[in-house]
Amino acid sequence: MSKAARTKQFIIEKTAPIFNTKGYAGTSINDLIFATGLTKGSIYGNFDNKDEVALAAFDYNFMRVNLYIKSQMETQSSVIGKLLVYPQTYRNFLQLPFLAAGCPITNTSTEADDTHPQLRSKATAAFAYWRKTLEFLINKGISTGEIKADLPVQEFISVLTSLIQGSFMQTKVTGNLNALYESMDFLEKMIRNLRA
Amino acid sequence: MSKAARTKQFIIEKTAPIFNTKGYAGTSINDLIFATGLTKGSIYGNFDNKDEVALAAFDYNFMRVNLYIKSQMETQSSVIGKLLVYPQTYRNFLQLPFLAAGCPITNTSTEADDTHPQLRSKATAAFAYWRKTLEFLINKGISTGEIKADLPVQEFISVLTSLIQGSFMQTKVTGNLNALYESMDFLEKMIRNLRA
DNA sequence: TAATATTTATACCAATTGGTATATTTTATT
DNA sequence: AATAAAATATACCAATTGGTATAAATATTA
Repeated sequence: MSKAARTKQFIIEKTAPIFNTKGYAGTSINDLIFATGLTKGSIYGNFDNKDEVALAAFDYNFMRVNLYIKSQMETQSSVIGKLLVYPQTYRNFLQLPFLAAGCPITNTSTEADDTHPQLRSKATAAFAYWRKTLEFLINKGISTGEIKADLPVQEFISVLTSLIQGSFMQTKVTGNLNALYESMDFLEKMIRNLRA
Repeated sequence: MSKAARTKQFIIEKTAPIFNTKGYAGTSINDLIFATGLTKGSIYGNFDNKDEVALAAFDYNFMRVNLYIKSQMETQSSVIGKLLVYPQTYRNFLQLPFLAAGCPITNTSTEADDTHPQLRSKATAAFAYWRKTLEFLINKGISTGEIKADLPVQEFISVLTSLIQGSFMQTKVTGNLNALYESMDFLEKMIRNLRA
């Protein structure tokens, strides 16, 4: 790994939380300078422009959430156990540094309107990946007989996602965790109810 | 109504959709000038600064959603009928000009971080009002025997809200309405299931 | 150690931001 | 029609935005 590659990685890691907190448009070059301790010249020596840093930071943020969920799922053998990782993860989101400022997909998609099409399409792709992962998992559970065969898979995925994203937002508005806990309680009951 | 009061109202009505679309920080004075067709002098003659326009616009946006839901509820006599107004309203949000750009509370709360405390507290208050309305309605249904007495009211409100907010966001990321329809289908079933 | 790659420091750029000032013209109100 | 209120046009302000240029200093790699 060359010096340049290391610095590039360093910039991404240091700025990714800022982008997720302040938004991708709301983060200025000066924020990047402050977060990294580097100079403008060094940042522009490693990235063409601010947008490239933002896009790389989004990828990094999304990857971290994904890796965490994947690793937690590996501790579970049953499909229902793996699905329960979602409510259990988001329930404790404040303890997870890459989620504390909010889900990167959620944050990006609410912000990235038509002013930032590249970022928007990244969020769309990440979201499609999220749904595919769930679909694959549930279908596996159905084929092995663990999960009810008559489950409306797409509706279930939509509801699960709405519960996570919506409750996340509620914690942000109210400043307390009640709605998150209540929504995750409900989601856990739903998941346990999937058993054939 | 004086000329000044009329212009003030005109500015609010014309700029409220812009604030809801581009965000309260992302809307510039030039956007306000363009949206109203007025000049900077006229806007600053009626408002002290941009923040005051933003706050008034939020109030206006929230009021419009509220008035619409209230008027739809008046066409329903049963509590369950009134509750069904929520999914039915959000299902067709694209046809409702004040909702097409997204729910003002959702949009504001995701954006208004610590950089805009006044707007944030407006969103918090609006959200508390939203929950209170639901709580009052459901408790009324319980006391008249229309709704199951053992319903966990707070959890139900959290889930209903998550489903609306979360599915809204999904439509924004994916660009299609599937997740919204599926989540609202589910919510309608939940509401019909409340019957004692 | 020498050649190369990377970072720094400093200065600069044009465009945009929110906001102010003021004289003049246009509207309302009485 | 006269007075007062409101809106316009124009110019200006300091601060911040993203971005560029470059010479000098510092690391890294062969």
